[in-house]
Amino acid sequence: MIEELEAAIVGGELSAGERLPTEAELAGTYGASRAAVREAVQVLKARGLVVSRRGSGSYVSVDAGAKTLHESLGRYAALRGDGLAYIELMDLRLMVETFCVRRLAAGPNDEARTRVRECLERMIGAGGDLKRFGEEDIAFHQAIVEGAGHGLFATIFRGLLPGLGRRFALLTYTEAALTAKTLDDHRKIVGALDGGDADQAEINLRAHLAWSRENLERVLS
Amino acid sequence: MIEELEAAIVGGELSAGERLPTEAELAGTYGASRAAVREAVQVLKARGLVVSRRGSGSYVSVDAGAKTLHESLGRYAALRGDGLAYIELMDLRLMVETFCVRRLAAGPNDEARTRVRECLERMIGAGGDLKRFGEEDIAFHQAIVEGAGHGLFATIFRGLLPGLGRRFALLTYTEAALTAKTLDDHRKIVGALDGGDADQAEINLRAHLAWSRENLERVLS
DNA sequence: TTGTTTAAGTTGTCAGACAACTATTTTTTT
DNA sequence: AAAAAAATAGTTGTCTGACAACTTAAACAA
Repeated sequence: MIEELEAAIVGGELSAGERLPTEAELAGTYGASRAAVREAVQVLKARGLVVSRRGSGSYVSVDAGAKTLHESLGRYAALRGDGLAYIELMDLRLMVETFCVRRLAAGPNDEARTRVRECLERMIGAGGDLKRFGEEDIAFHQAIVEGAGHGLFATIFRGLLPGLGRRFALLTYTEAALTAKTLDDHRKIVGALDGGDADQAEINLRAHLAWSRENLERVLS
Repeated sequence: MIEELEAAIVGGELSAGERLPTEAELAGTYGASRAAVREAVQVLKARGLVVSRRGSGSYVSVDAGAKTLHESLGRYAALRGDGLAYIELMDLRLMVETFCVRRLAAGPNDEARTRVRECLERMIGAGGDLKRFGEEDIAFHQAIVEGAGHGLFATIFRGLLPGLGRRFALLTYTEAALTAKTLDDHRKIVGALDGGDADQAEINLRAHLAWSRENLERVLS
């Protein structure tokens, strides 16, 4: 039953936002009890394919699937249990970001580059407020990824954020020297972006994240 | 209830393989009916955190989480609906594989390199059997990824396989010239691997996948 | 000791009922 | 006639009780 319903959704037979048959109807269709139908629908909800509204019905999710993808990425490190998992997530982040910064530097999207620059300015404006500084730091990196216009990588990055950002932002910004270097690194990245130099943008971002990764490894060891 | 149980699992309070309380006990603990408990457990099963055995009980999954990660990757393209999603998955694949081939070439794992070589030999042995050739082609790439010893990337790659491999293997091997080039590309990759030349291995693999990506774009347009 | 049977325990499923809420239709009021 | 209110039917969320299918461990027999 689960597979049939999923196939109908994935195959486009039931399009986004459309209402599913009622639980009673599904029970009749599949010759099962309502309890069994509910458990099946519960699985589809857990997979991010369906949302239910009490009193109204169950509907095909509009952003079907994306939710579970980054939810499972977010769980990945915690489930693995070992610190190595965080390093691996950092590898993925580095790959995604370098790809996106290249595309952003080479592409025609001036608006997105402006958003990145604004994040940098807000970081400077944050001054000694470490919490805000950390948030703007994350926003800076996210602006790069979102600006590249790559749906999958944007989804992956959103899944990485809670696992990496929240977890280590506070650790890495406890010293003033670290914030200074972070700002400097970001300035260099923006410089390369403004110049449209994809190679240099990648080099600068890679160096920044490699340094960030070293901090991470140091903390974990 | 779902969050409490998930927290207990993710937090290590319930370790892998351990048995959960029975549904009746959980119902008592949370003051809910057995039906409600079952729906909650169903969600945990869908998230890959729990497996149930009829007559025995429900247990914390041993490979908790990995399943849902590559399941959601597998669904990604189909849910997006547009052909662009496949291109994006190909981007991810290229990143993962180039990373892994570098690590495999530079690392000490002779055993893994031998497995890759064996895959190449089986491809040669497949001769005109296009189905077997395609399977061995996938096995070749998987051997590279698995050999790199990167848990996250291996998981991601396993999620990519059904979406990309099965979908396009048949299309790209219909002509003899394509199989010849594929074999030649793979030979070059193995050569670089044997020589321990990470740079060259990456270049060769990147060229191979870029060509493969062009075929994909040609098919999709 | 070894194999079989029995018993208790657990998940999977069903049926029926009611509460909480939504959406529509009907009625009442202005 | 228009707007507000109330009644009505429909749907999901939850509870209760029961039974089937299966597992596990204990009791028993050879």
